[in-house]
Amino acid sequence: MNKSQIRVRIAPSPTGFLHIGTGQSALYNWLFAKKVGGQFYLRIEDTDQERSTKKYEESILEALRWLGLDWDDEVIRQSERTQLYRTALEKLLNEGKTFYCHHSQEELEAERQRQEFQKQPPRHECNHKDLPLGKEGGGIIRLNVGNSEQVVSFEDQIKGHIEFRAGLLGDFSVARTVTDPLYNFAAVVDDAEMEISHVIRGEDHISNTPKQILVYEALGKTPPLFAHLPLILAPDRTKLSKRHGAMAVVDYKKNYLPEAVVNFLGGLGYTFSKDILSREEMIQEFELSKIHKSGAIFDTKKLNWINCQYIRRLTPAEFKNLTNLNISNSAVPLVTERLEKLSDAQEFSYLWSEPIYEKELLNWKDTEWHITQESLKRALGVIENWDFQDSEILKHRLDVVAGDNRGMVYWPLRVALSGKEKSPDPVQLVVVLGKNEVVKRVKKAIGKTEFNS
RNA sequence: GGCCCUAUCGUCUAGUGGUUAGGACACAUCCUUCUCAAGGAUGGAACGCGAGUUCGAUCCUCGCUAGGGCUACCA
Repeated sequence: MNKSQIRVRIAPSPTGFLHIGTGQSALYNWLFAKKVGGQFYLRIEDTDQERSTKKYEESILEALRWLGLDWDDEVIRQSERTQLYRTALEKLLNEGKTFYCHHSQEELEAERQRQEFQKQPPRHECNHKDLPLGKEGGGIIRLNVGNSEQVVSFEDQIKGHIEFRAGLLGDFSVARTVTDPLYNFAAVVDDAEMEISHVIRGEDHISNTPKQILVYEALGKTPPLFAHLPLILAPDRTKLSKRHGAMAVVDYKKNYLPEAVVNFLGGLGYTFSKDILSREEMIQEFELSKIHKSGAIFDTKKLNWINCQYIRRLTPAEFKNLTNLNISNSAVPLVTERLEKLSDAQEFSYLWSEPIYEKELLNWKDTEWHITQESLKRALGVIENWDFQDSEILKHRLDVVAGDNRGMVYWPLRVALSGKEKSPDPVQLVVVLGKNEVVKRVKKAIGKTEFNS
């Protein structure tokens, strides 16, 4: 196959937000397309009119853009291609490859229960395919598979050889009416029409694959190559679902950088040469056949760590833009070096507004208040006499004042400036806050009384 | 129940017919230190079980077990 003929797609249905697993599928499709110079399409599978909404469609596009996974050409919507399915369906109907099934839901249900009881594979083998095409009489359209002995097989690009007995599938459904196709039919018609070369999707679709191959055959088309991705698992090793918390890509927007999410998702099913790497580096290293075969647990701790790595690389401008915080450029590294999640930046509010804290916090260990006050006064003296140029000099002078009991000076100074038990080095805070603010805060700390906090 | 997929530290994984089974995240301890973060050092931690092939199996084959997915007039 010519490289330029490689065409892949991501085909989400707008019945919910972009699932994190679909995001990963999108990433691998995208990486593959970029690597081989192929095309990556976005197809919205909105054949289920009951559940599909425009709102979800928009959120899916937004999530994909946020991840930086740009698609080629216009978005394709199944709801706009009804004629395509109709033509294909009428052809198969005329050829007797599909037929209207007149069994009622109750009959099908009874059949299924009987099969389970008799330990038989669940499927519907229709026995009145000969009835006249009763469009009015209702009934769903099924592919005529019957009790075929045919073995349907394919070489999965990730899992290897997989085969099923066609007879196990029965006469499966392909459409409600000629203008209302079901997933397994619409997807095949589209993939064929779009000349998709590789279908790369989650392994929950493995069992759909033989059905789809049968549809390709009925249509007289050559199936594409299939590659089934392992699922992303919840900590309990089951498929990630709502009860496990955040499962939509947009859920990560608030706290995570898209680069971190992409990096994490990429690394969950593939081993790259390093933990932190750009999309471009991922493209360079990517090979479809090296995708892992087994599912990986979604490890939030690892995601957080990756996020940390990216947050630290943010420039002050990028950081301020992302968080909408108005802090000085020099203060940004103090925050980013300590941040796991973007929204945690609020904990550093003392960098842009005066802290509120209890007087007791100023005391280093069990030091008495008047000693603390004395330390603060001496620190204040040092600061007022410093020229705000070389922080090494400030540090040195404070060290001198502190002697061998540095906590005595640094702890109260740090609390006076940050109002917190934990914060960056007070010398850095002095530099970042500026003389006026520092003097103001230290004086306020010195003047603290029990009732004035 | 049926069909299908999977199997190395807690997690993500590297790896080879002979290795002290390697790395990362997480965890613990120590160093640094006014606190936090970062950084450095150290440590605990894995080849699911049983046969077979072989001089030798974590690695190859088979079986078992376990986990997972699918089993719609959803996608």
